[in-house]
Amino acid sequence: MIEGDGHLLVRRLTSVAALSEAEKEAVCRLPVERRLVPARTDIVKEGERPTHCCLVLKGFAFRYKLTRSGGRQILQIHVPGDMPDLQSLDLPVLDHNLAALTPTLTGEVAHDHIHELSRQFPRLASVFWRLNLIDASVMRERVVTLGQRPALSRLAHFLCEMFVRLRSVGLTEGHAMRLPITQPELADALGLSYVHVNRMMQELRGKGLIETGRDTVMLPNWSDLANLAEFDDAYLHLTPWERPEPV
Amino acid sequence: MIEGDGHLLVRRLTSVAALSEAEKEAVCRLPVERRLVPARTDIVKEGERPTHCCLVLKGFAFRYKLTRSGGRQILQIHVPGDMPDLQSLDLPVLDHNLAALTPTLTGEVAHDHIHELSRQFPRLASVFWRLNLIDASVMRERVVTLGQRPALSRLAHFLCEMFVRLRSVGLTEGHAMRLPITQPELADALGLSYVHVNRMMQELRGKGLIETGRDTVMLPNWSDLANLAEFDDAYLHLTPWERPEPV
DNA sequence: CGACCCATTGAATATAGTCAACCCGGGTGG
DNA sequence: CCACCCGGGTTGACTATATTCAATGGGTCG
Repeated sequence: MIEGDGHLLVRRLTSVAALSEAEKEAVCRLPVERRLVPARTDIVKEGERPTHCCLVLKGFAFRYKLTRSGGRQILQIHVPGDMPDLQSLDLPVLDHNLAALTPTLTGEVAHDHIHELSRQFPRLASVFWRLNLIDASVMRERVVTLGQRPALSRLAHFLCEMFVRLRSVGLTEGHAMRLPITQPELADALGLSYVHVNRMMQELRGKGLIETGRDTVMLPNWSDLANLAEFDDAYLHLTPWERPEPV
Repeated sequence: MIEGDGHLLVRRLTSVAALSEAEKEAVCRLPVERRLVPARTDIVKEGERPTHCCLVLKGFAFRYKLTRSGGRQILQIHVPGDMPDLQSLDLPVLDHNLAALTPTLTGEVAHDHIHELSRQFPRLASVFWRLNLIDASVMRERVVTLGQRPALSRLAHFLCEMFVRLRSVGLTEGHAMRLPITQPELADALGLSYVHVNRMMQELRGKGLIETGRDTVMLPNWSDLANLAEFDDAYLHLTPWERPEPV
């Protein structure tokens, strides 16, 4: 059962599709098993065949793949409300790892329960599908970013994306967001060296496009930042009512 | 109705899941409208809401996104048997473009027909889902390639992937495959300049890892090439019986 | 034949990576 | 309480990888 936090999943689902009251209640009644995962700890690993999906309730998680030559590519940062391994419902064997970035409270939801829910509420099934497809869309945009954009734009784009995603689940305050990620981790997400990430951060700060604090980032000049990043949130497929005008 | 070529879709489907005879026949009876698309022509564009899915029957297609600064990122090359915009079934508005790479024979399949088929054969529905999820998996691997691998490995990885995918639908002959893609196009797929792609091709040729002809590529030394590329086909999620030993 | 696109080459340049330090703050153990 | 350690952020100098620019040759197609 998801109380309180349950609204977060509902919030995430309604950010991509409209739900009826009955559907919202059914989602909140979903049985979840809470688990507190320490920072920098794997939640599920490549090659495993999970029987549960992981719902992020509190904290940040991330998915990554390792290369033989010792590299690590961070595929996606996950925020509360996300279900990072939703795909395991229909693609049994995991092709990447999921880990906690910060100490993270997860809710494990049994595949069976989701299937049951989907049977009762076919429209919910399609919302879950939609989440999977949006994840794929985000990955495509990531490909564009890594393939076509220079370092500074990559960083800017990442920050824009995180801000919009966090805002869509109500986790921003004005221009500020909590983003507890280190520069080495950012480097693995952006396909850059951490030294270079450091320099790009300084450049963004120098241009007045970001202000950073301990674990927080402020975007005081959204339009210039979004412009530099060539950011357009269409690929996040948010419903219009969850896309407030840029602050 | 798909005759002849229809086997290609069946072939693709069985490459990722087992099908019953009834299911195979139902797939072959799917009504498709054939269309011949000239090379370098858009099939569906970003922002559109297609009512049909595109099945590649003959030739090669590709999906791409343009950036404001004039860049083009090719997301994926599609081979016969692929359904590049399958996602439009549940994510109505397209977030990227689909075009023909060569003159391409496509089969348009109405969304309604696929939905009907999925209703009659629920297991087929999950196979179509699986295709979507595999596409997402491929995109993740693309992120790893662009983020972590140097130019030479990127090219090698791309060639390995194309070879395995073509082989899984029976479109290779020994170590050879037809791959009608120009170096500028390769550059847009790999996030490199075409000049550099040219140099990397020469380097692969010099090492004896590839031999190129007009529109064809031979991989005479699979193990060294796969090693250089750090290629592991797990992310393609092929069923074991469709993964012949590397030649 | 001429236009155009692709493949190829060389030289100059730019972007990003590597190496090697240093500082700082938080946490640990004495 | 303090010394120490460790990891993250920062800096400078050097290197490497990849891009840009510019030019050439070969095919194909009107």
